Amino acid sequence: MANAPRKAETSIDAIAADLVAVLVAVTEGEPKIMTIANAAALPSGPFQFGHRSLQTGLRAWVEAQTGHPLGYVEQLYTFADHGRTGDARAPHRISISYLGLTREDQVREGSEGHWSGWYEYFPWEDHRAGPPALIAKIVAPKLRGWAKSAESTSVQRARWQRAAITFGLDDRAWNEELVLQRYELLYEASVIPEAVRDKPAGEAVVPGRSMISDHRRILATGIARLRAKIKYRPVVFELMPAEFTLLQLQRSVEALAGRLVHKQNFRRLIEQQELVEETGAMAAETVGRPAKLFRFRHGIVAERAVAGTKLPLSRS
Amino acid sequence: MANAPRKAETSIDAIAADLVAVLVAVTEGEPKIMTIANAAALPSGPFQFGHRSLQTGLRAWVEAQTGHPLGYVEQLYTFADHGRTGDARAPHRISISYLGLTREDQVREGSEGHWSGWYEYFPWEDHRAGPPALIAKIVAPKLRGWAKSAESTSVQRARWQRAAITFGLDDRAWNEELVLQRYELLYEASVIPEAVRDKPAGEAVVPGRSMISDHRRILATGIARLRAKIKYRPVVFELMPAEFTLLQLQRSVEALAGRLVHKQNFRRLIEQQELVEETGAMAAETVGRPAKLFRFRHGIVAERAVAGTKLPLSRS
DNA sequence: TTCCATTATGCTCAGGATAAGTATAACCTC
DNA sequence: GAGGTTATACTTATCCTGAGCATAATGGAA
Repeated sequence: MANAPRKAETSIDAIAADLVAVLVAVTEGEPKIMTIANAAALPSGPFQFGHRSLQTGLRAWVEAQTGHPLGYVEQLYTFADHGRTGDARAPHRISISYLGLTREDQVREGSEGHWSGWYEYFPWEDHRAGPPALIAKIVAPKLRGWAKSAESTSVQRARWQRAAITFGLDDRAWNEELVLQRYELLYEASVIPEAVRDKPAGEAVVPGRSMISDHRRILATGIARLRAKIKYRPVVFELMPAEFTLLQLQRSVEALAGRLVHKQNFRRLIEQQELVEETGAMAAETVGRPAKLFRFRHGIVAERAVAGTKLPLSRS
Repeated sequence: MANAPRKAETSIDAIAADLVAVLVAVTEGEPKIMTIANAAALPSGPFQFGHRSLQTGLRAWVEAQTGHPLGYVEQLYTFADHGRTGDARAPHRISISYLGLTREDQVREGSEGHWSGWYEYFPWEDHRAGPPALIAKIVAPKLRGWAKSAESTSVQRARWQRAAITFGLDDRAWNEELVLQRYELLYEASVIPEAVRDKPAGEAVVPGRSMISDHRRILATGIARLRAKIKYRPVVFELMPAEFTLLQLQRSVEALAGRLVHKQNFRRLIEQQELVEETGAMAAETVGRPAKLFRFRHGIVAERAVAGTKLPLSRS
């Protein structure tokens, strides 16, 4: 390949780009994602001439398909779905994915949009009530089988080590951020429908709703990013109503992280960081002692140098 | 906009995609980036039909243009350079950027590639010898002027607050990760050449070499990502030779972070994390007491659950 | 009314991690 | 052997974190 010009003059290598949205909300302690096509796809559409930017294109598609306006948005990842779709000779099509955070509001009637619980797609990711039974009962045995099916013993060991690390087996700690790694592992082990869609062999056995194309993979990317981000950026508040109790805030964090946190320590961290302020009002219609209502201090983000939200999600 | 089909059948919205590489090396305590076109551009080229994936396309371009093979690679960001280039009606062109880490080796003779120190492009980012004089002498006054030029006093205050936070003015702490925010701020304030390239007004005054198109912005993104990542992932070792002393390792980290770290604490952290092991040999040809040579323990990455590298870069 | 379940909130305490400094060792050049 | 330079071992004070105890409000059941 000779020294090529830095920019192709008028590129003959035209491709198509899709914009895909992982739109997240948390309602009553359950994380939801916006889906279309009977909960089998994420909102998405091609990047078109008319779009002034990638984000405006994305917003247009999401609003058209779901009737839901897009609030906070950040880019996730760009990939050419290729080996995945199989047709190696087809013109290139790349997907540019985004993570969006909102509140679950009224979805326009008659629209295709639908909020789905994200743990329907990843039942092994919810550890709020301890490790889900299906990990020990289904996932681990299947991964053990996959490891054993390798030729050499060194590959067998490497496979099982990888499985144990990502799924917290053999007394290893569960790491809630490895969402994508776990999905990729299940894909490679051919124990989810997406993996056997192309290759005819194998049988999908691990429970969990799948999606078209790469969408469940994109969703895994979004969840992983969000679980990592809530630990050092105050993004949870994008998912909260204007006023909330500290327990509601905690439940939202736990819903996203898929694990429980120590209540008193959680409150201490939130309060000492001055991320919230009391509204003066109290929560109504609750069981137990009424809680103070808080609101997010938007000012703090500007005041501090990119305020870090610490959450007690490090160890344990 | 009616409910559109989820995937355009055969998209008429063809676009072109460029692959851009921020290829980093550290030599003798100085961070370098691979450049072409007389150090005014990053290696890049269009994503073509022949490329099997985005990464293979990138590797092909970098090797063709610089003769340097690509090692560790991770995706940075995808954007449509648009408002930036001005031609709002031109067909869409998106850039997909990557961060690559290697060692500075022999660049093939006659190739266009050249290693440039990255602080030539961002002289305000090197705080290893304290805050650079040009911040107080040039950057701060210019940003003050930009803030004052706003209409309302509230905007004036907001502008100056932003400047103070990103550049650590008014006794605020310097945050080395805000590389992109600082660049964006200088761009908005029209005090760098890129900003006045389109708009004829203004005069570029802040020192620092600029690049074609969005390339300096992409470089800022890469530096920011790397500065963030060395704190929690063992990526520094991608930049080190097979054997190194702890001081060399420290100097590399400091070069990337643009700030000094406490020597004894640095060693303690590195050693207690078992990221390195002694080779048994000692460093030759040095001043002072000879240091032990270490090598990176590749095994540790697999052993631990995505081993976190802690570095003493948090406070201070 | 009392007791209990439930949630809110204040406080303590031990262990670990971190920043920063002191002290000593090993090598070189002059 | 004095002085510069780097390596390496300890010490200390502080802060952070995880974990638990205790008490305060509230509503409903006994």
